Amino acid sequence: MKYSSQTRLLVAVDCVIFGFDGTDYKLLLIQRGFAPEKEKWSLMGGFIQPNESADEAASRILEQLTGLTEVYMEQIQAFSTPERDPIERVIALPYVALIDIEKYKTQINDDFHARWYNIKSLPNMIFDHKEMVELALNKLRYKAAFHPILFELLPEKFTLPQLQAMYEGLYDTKIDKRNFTRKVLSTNLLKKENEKDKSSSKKGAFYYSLDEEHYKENFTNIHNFIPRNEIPVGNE
Amino acid sequence: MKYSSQTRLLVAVDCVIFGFDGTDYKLLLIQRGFAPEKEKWSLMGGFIQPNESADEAASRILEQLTGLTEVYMEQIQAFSTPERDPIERVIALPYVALIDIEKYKTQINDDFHARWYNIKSLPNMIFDHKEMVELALNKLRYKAAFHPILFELLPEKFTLPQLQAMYEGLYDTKIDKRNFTRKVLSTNLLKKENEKDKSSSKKGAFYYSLDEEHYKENFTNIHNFIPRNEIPVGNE
DNA sequence: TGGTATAGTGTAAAAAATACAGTTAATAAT
DNA sequence: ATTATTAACTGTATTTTTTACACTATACCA
Repeated sequence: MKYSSQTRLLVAVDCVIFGFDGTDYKLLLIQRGFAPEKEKWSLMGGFIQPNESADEAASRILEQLTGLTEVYMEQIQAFSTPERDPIERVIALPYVALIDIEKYKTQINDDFHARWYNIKSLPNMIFDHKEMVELALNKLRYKAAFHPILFELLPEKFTLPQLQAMYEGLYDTKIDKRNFTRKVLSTNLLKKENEKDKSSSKKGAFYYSLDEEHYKENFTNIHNFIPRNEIPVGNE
Repeated sequence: MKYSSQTRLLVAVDCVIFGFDGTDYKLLLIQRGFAPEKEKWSLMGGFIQPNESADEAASRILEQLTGLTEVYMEQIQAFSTPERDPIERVIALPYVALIDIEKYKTQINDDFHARWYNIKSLPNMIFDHKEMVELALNKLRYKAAFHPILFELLPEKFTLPQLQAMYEGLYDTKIDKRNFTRKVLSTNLLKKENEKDKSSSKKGAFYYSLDEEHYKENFTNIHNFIPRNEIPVGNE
């Protein structure tokens, strides 16, 4: 028994993969290996296979490219206009992923000719991939203002100046150090380590790490990481 | 030229249609007319047709059932586990819709044996429709705390007590009248009318209406309609 | 005319957010 | 050894926002 009279469609997931290099946000793009728009830049994507869910497909595709698993990913809105892919109709389910750019370096898969692009100077991209990136960025900016998702981009140990730079990078703004520190520490998500990171100053900055227990419990809580007037007008 | 080797899948939209009757939130369900689970309760849904986007499909399906167009609708997360529909694999794109329950009454399509169910006592539903409803409710609770979406459920003219009842219903809580009024009016989204609604008290309550200009401009702004501790831990 | 039921209104206290600048620590240079 | 340098670190006063809380006003009805 089947829904026999109905039209079936291709369904793909596309991964909007962001990384942060300490100063700037980067987007991981690949060079499309086949026509149309061969060699133009594209999000890493792939069709959903018969035996997998969209989430599984997204993880699979992310792993193919980066070698990484257990990465923060979130589905964003489906793209479904009939003409979006000129070859054949494809419904796209985009996912945002945040990865620690350092971890990626060790596992890169060169088959795809991937490259990090600064989000401030993205190349032309195929189809509606640019829109997907905009949507993903918007969602990220909105969500990161209230939830500690950016912490996913950090290595195990990180400093408060690093964390602040991540927020400043995402919103392209300067944040007062004292106020930022106070807000972040008041969430109780962080544990102070005894060690210092000396790589960026003579004095050195203390390392912090996620207090895993509090982090998971309080992940969905509403925090306030950045000043109100920096939050983009968002709809998510 | 086609992506010939790939599997194509059915893609459906399902509409999670909420209404508010002045006291309670209701969900519009239909009795499924075909097997499996014939006559069990179901969200109104339908397959995406070759010539339409998911948004268009959702509008079409909503109109089929309710006769209503230009309704607030928003896509929520795709449901895609391979086994969710026992007949054949279907990717579902659920949409939340908010409709003015009074408007619906005049346009109801009886073909579908639709019924409003109080969200506090929902019947068993087919497949994963219950999960969709939970997700939709959660998203609604989260979003309505910051954005004036519930205003979509109101008739053209409404009173502050009515508006407050809508918020109290959604969060199942009591809100202080003075604080609520102050917050709502400070958004500048409302215009006070000279007329009163006498239907619910002897004194009568003044009507308000949306200040359309401010409403559209400020829709995406972040407001604060309900007390912090009533906002459900949400992730959207 | 008094009773009744809901609408409407203000203020003080607490909490949160903001604006703002000098001190500290470690290293490097002299 | 002293000094210079650079980024990390820290506190307070002010403003704004949020909360808690209770009495008066209005219109109808008996």
